Amino acid sequence: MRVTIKDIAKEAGVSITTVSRVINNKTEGVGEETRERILKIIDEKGYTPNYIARGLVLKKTQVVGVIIPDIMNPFFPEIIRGVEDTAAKHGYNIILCNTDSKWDKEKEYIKLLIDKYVDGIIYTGSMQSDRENIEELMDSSIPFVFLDRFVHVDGASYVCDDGVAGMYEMVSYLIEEGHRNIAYISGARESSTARDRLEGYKKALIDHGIPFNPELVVHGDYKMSSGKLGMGELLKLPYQFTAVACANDLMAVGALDTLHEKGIEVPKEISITGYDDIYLAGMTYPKLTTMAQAKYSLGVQAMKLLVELMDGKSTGAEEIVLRPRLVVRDSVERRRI
Amino acid sequence: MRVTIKDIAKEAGVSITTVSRVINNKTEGVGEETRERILKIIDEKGYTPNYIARGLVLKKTQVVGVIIPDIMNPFFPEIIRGVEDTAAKHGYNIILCNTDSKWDKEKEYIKLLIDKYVDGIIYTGSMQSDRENIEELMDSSIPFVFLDRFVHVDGASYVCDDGVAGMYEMVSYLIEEGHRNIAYISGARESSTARDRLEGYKKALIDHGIPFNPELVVHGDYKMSSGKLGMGELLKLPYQFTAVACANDLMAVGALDTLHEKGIEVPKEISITGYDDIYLAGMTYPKLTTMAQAKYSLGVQAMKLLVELMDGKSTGAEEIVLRPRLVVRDSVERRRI
DNA sequence: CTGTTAGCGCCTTCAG
DNA sequence: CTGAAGGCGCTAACAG
Repeated sequence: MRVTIKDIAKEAGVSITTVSRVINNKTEGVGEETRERILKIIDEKGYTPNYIARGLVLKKTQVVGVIIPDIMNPFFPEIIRGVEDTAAKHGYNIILCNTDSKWDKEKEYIKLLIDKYVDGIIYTGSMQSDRENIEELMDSSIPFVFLDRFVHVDGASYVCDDGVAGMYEMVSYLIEEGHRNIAYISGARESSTARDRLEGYKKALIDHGIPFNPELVVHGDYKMSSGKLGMGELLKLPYQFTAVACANDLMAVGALDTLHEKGIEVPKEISITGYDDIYLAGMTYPKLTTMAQAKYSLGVQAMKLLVELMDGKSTGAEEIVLRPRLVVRDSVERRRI
Repeated sequence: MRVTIKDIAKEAGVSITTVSRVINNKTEGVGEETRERILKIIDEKGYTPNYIARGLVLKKTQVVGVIIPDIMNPFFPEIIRGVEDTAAKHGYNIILCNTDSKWDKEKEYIKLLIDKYVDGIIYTGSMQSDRENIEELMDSSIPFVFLDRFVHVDGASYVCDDGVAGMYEMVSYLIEEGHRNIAYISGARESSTARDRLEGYKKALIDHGIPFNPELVVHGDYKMSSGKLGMGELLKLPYQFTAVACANDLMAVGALDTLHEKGIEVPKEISITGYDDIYLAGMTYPKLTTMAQAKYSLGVQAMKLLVELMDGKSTGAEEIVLRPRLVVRDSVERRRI
């Protein structure tokens, strides 16, 4: 059987109240000698308080829920690591929930987490995470922060990547390297991040005096296979292009694959760029030039924000937007104009 | 405020015991009408039981702890997904803990998890996870299973990959493809999986009448950089070889990188093989021929075993060893003998 | 079929 | 400086 506060109290010949006081460092209310005696016994018996019992009265479990689409998506492990490290630093554990971006799974997990009395929730929802889920969260009065999703909900905090600025920088780089005809493989239309990046692409073009040709953009779904297909489509177009910007690395890898198959040399004939800088971007051939999202940092910031909310130090409605960083590797070749 | 069992009882004009009975589907002990009336009120008020309170009396939290080295290691996400899916299916949530294989971090997490009353633990420890940690686990009387670690502890269950058989198959394949001089990039000497795979390599050689030459094996640490370095070392050797078997995919990618740099063609001049089949294995150039560990399944099996233990349906000491599967892609070329 | 009573382990007034 | 008593929300004998 586990040692409880009662055992310690009996052993020390005091009441559990007194023991409770020393456990919780209530500076006043306990004599120095008593305190030390109790501390010694606690140490000897290896007593540590039971979080469940404590949680019941304090309504605090030191656990937060983290809801994401899928940990197998290479974009998430680093984020989760950032969250976990930060959580641990502040005395929290994380419960991981994979939803595959399914609305009903999200709903179920949110309920469960609330019932399990988590102290807070980090939520990377599906694109159309229905109002219902969000309202459930708001109603629960449990602090939460959106991660990697730009969501306008009154009083809700979020942290995400600046996709517009990021893709703008990427495409501008391509232009500076002498490219004029730049195709684009986008993410799904419903995805807010995909929309942002597409916007960055257009903007960069226009700002540099290059007309935007909608036919040069094809839509994928952020998966490798769609990049592969997308590249195939582009190749059939009656347009010339010297570079293809992809909305994420996975699709860029797919594009690379198609190019390898067709015997088209990268970057000699066509330059390719990615976005995210998942670790595999440095392992392809050629290595991918891409925009590095501050993934770990994204997780850290989200958790920090959540801690503030849980501590009541922030009242919500904070917005943190992280700028990605250009990583130049080998998939882009300079063109003479 | 959250609705509690008390609210429901009052509303229904019954005692909380009765409500508790219907919540827990105690078939007997409640009249049909009463039951329905209560059910209706529960539904209306949206009541769901508080797991913390329940946990306190039942000593059951429906949460399990999962301790791994690092979720950023591409080997783990799929495993974790298998664990989580299976856990969810059985009504459990998982608390994720990253230890970086640090002995003290593991220790801390184990303590914490015990204090938080998790119902079970899945443990992928460091190679030399000291006896102390394991004893702490055993003493706690919390069910646990080792994952991806072959550990001989009386009464402990584990599930892992058959590294000996796996690498044996890989190297045999190479031999069948006509290779006779096969170098090897191994994992760290302390790692049990690395030892197993190395053994499989030797055994395959010997069984096919090829002498084992220790100078043809270099030791890495499972990371890409060490594969890159290892390949460099091998190239300096005064020996000929037509193939290099790597103890995992990451190192194989590193080896590939060195070969690209030196302008040595793969698989034309040198064939390369990996192990694990992390998702990036299908994205390199050329695509890696490798042994696919049943990662998702590893997670599923571990969790299933844990559930059995928690349900008291198994008394421990189960051992599950999963066979990996050969995945032939493009990094090996047939040789004429 | 239903209610009463007693905790689970801990924290927190309120007395002494 | 310390202890007694009550309660967090729920389950589990034990009585009616």
